[in-house]
Amino acid sequence: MPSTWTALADAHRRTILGLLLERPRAVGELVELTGLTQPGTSKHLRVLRGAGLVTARTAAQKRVYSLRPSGLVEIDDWLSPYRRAWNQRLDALERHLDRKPTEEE
Amino acid sequence: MPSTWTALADAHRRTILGLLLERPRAVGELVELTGLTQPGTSKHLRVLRGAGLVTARTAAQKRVYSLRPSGLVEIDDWLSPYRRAWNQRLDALERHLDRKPTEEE
DNA sequence: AGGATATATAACCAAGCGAGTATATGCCTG
DNA sequence: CAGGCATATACTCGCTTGGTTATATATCCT
Repeated sequence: MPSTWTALADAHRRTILGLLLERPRAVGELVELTGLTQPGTSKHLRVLRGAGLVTARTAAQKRVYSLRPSGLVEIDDWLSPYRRAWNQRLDALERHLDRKPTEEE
Repeated sequence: MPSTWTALADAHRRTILGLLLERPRAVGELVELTGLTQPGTSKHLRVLRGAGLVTARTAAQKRVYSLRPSGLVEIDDWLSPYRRAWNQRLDALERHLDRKPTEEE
C-alpha cells in the first residue's frame, strides 16, 4: 500500500504524471519519452497505479494509462493548512532576517 | 541536495511539520511528541532543514525549530496544473465508468 | 573549571528502492 | 496454432535510507 507521497517522491514518476497530464499514453510511448527501460517504466506505473494516481485500460496488446488527478487531492488537502500559513505571514522568518523596514529602501 | 519531495516522503517528517505548524518547538519537545529517539529526530530535522522547510534558531542550549511554509510553495506550484485538471473534468475517467448519458435519466 | 543539560554527529545495520536483465503472459494476425 | 508485438513480472545487485547506540559539541550553572 504505497502512499501518494512515496509515489510522488520519485522524479521519474512525476515526469510520467506530467506526460499523462497532456493526454493518455501507452506504455511504449512513455518508454520513449522518458528514456527509461520498458520494465522500469512498468514498475513505476505499477506504483502510480497503487497510489491511485493513474488508471489503465487495455487496448489490444497495448495498455493505455490515464491520469487520475483526483488522486492528488490528498496532497492538496494536506497542503491547505500550510498554504494558509504562508499566506497570512509571508514568512515572518525571512522578513525578520533581512529586517529593513520599508521606510529605508 | 535533498528535494522537497523526498523530505516530505517520510511520514515522521510530515508529523514534525504538523507540530511546527502550531508553533515553533525545541528538539526535545519534538522528541516527546513524536516518540522518536533524539538522534532520529535530529536527523529528520536535518533533512527538513536541507529542504528549506524549517529553520532553527539557537536559544541557550536549546535549538528551536520553526516552520518555513514558503518551502512548500514548490509543491503547490507543481500541483497547480493538476488541480486545474481535476477541476475541469471531475475525473472524466470515473464519469465514464458509470456511463449514463445525461440525455437518459 | 566541572558537571549537567540539550543537541548534533559518527558508525553501524537492516530494510527498501530503483535500475537492469531475463523471462513470462496476453493479444493479435496470418 | 505459430510467430510477433506489447507489457508485466521475477530475480539480482548496488545504493540509499531510517533506526539505533555511542560519542562529540555547545551552553548554562555553580
